[in-house]
Amino acid sequence: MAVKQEYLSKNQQIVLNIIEKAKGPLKAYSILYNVQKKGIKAPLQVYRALEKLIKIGKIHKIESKNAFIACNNSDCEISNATAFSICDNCEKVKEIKNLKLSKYLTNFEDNSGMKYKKYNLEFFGLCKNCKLKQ
Amino acid sequence: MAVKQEYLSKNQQIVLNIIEKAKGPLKAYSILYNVQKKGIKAPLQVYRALEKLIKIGKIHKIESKNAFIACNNSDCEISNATAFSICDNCEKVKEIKNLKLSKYLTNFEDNSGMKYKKYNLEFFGLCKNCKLKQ
DNA sequence: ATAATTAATGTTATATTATTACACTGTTAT
DNA sequence: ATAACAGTGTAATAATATAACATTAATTAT
Repeated sequence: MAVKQEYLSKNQQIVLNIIEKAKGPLKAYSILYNVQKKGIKAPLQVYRALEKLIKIGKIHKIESKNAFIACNNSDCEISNATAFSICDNCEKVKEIKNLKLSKYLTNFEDNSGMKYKKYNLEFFGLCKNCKLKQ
Repeated sequence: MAVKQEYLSKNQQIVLNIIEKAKGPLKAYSILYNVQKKGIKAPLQVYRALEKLIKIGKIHKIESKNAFIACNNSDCEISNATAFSICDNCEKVKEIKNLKLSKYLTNFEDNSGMKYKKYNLEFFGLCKNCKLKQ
């Protein structure tokens, strides 16, 4: 399987680095504050980098949180099939890697005659840790 | 099956009415502009109504669009299991009613030990109409 | 029936998230 | 070398959402 070679620009690399180092999803303005020492000064610089990184599948947006997380799944260069588990208590987010699930959803067809190119699934609940503490 | 009786307040009813009449999802501020003649003056009044309506399952939030749509599924009073199809071209949104899908996802467990209470799934593609036009 | 509790309201201000517009730079392809 | 494209920098502003506070209405418990 050929891996598409992607060149990252300076800003894109800076933004990717901080997202990859983070333990969880980061918000755009939190990224901004954290990269100001690296010369990125304006929201738009961050948003432009995010847009590109999403497009090439290096990161994903957690829609319910308006936050961005590094892709943890070598399969999704294309980023067209994403699933996450989100803890309602500690807010921990994990990308779900499950071949059965992704096959099921990728091949899903309903009666609308629409063939889907992309999906995003967000599961909510309590993670193992938080379940014990309750 | 007992149906939970839900009393809606004035503002909640106003907001629900406009969402139910709409052909597609509405944004919060578009709702606001449309209900100002009914006495709702501030964003917060809209957001509070939306919050309640979501909680009781009368409407859903389309996370990828920050927009709100009436529930089209008598099964989801609880609103804990939602799936939508979204056309990338005309932006039409439809709630997916598919018992197999909802069973599959409600019972889904990955290896994290997390049992999910809620999910939201958004599919993207071209609807029948837009596919023909391309 | 009334006190306590909970849910909803109204209003102002402000926080947070994201985009438009415009001028410019560097790289790639012909 | 020039057109096409992707990226940059900057300022301004649009769009989305919440905090804080004072008040009123509805529900529940005793």
